[in-house]
Amino acid sequence: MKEDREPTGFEMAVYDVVRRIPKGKVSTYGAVARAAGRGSARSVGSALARNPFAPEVPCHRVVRADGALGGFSGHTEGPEMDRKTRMLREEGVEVRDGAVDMTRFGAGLE
DNA sequence: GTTGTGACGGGTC
DNA sequence: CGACCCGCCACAA
Repeated sequence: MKEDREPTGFEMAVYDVVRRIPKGKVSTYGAVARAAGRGSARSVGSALARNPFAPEVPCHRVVRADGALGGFSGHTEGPEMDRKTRMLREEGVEVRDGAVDMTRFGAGLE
């Protein structure tokens, strides 16, 4: 188990970017990292894995560059992932075999 | 300061 | 198209 801790400046920057992802669209870890102005896809993933602002921060709208969902609530597989998929569909995002069509649902964070 | 880890990404084979 | 490898950057010990 990872010990709880206060969010760092970098993590807050990531949450701020993710928070403004429009409903019905998704973004990628790499795009968020660029939008935050620093860090990388790995860093963003680590930050969201500790996301203490759910559901205020829609971490479920952040997926991998290849369209795969990535993870949710600290899990990369299991029932938590099903929940993430359902949430996306709820917002109008088409999820096909655990992946999203980035060419149609990719947010304009690029 | 060094080492290991991770919800990643892109390139090569 | 899958397996493999390397680079990436922030964080904890």
